[in-house]
Amino acid sequence: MNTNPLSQNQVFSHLSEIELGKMLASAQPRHFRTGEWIVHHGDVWSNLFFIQKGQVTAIKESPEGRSLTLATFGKGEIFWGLAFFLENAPMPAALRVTEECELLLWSRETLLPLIMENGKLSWELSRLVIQRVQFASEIVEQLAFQPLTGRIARLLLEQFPTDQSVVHRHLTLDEMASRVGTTREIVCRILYRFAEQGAIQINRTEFTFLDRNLLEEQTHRSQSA
Amino acid sequence: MNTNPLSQNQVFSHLSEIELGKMLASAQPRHFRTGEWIVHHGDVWSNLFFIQKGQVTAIKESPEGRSLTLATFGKGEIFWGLAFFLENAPMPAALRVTEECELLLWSRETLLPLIMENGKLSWELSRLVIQRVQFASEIVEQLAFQPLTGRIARLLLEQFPTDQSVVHRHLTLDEMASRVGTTREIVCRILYRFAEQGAIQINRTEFTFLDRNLLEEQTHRSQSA
DNA sequence: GCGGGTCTTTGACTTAAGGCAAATCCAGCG
DNA sequence: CGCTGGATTTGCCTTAAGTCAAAGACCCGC
Repeated sequence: MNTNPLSQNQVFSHLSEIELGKMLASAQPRHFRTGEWIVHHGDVWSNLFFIQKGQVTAIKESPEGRSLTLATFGKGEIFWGLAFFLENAPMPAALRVTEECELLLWSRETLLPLIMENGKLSWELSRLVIQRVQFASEIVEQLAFQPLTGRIARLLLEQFPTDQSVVHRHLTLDEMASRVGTTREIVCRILYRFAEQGAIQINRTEFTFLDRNLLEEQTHRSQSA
Repeated sequence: MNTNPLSQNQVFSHLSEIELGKMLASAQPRHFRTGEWIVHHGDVWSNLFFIQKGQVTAIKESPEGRSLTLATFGKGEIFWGLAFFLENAPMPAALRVTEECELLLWSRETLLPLIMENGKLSWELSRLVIQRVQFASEIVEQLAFQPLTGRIARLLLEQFPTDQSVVHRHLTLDEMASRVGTTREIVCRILYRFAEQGAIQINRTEFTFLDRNLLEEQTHRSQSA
């Protein structure tokens, strides 16, 4: 009973039990069902939250209805609206609940005083933000330099980090497409191209990984090569 | 003589004259010539710097030699190596001096204590980082959703925010290409397509803007439209 | 005024990616 | 069982983007 759930995140890891208790007490618990939107693209939203349970996905959407899945956050992770830091800054992406969630949420007004008087806390927050920058940077790199083939190969390797070679396709083509920024048809075709090359076998519901190295190679190949 | 140059940046704006003086005293002045690299892509670099004079450009490079210009920073702005925040984090982009520079530079070891004991300073730094995130987010959005035509139209509007319609082409095709993530040939063709549409006139050294609205339109058009 | 180097422009061609529509498959359900 | 709705797969076609090579145009220094 003396382990505060917040302590599992690096940002809070240096706070004392007492401070953690205060943090916890000042948080608003929030519940969301799968599929709900926590906040939409473009909204000004100045909260910061901690995920106690469940999963949240950050999605960018174009006015024309294409979407790009940027990241998913799970238990123990922290996220925020940009307006938490920068008044009037709109959300660069929407947040959608992809697994029923329990959140702990703080408004800017509640949390700011605590941060202000605690250089360490503030610093850890900076570090977390920088990690997200690092992540964003990879996305830029891939969009700019890697052809779709490489991005999809990478997605396969990441999403199915498996020992057994036969795995259930837990992502639909649309979901995969959104993660690499294209359409379901293209994903489907590229998957079958991998199959022709002998990297995987495909059926409607399963993948069989035959040669992960072939996929690795694809991720190193770049645009003009 | 009582205006410290550092005070022009938001991050330092709340420090007292005395604190500013300390900051200034602990900084290493550095000089760079145009074309020099401050740091290369992938290096672990844990400094933070303030630009007193000149211009620095952040460039991402693919192993195959393509490059993407992300941002340029000028007088009064601050930038850093990721390792300033996160030990061992490599530079996500290279920094190249595009205009002879005078920098004030702090190592992580020098600056960290000052930040740690000053929640406000740390907080302002977070805010700055978040601004950069916002910027990065736009880049992602454009790469993911906007066709080249739109990105180039936007570049024209931003780079030549002019009253007079005739302007000198101060960017080479290669430079423009790097900013939108393509090749010089493609940029050239798209420029001439704009010319055909009557948005601009082109000659080897100048652009004449005839109809900026036509360019605006391009920036709203998106991938699948 | 000439020659080399850099930058721009253009043509011909290739490849990647996307759009649309139809066919197919499968799970769940009455 | 057969139907329905969502997901997958495939064919056919269009467009965007990129590559390679060559031809001009311009600047600079000698």
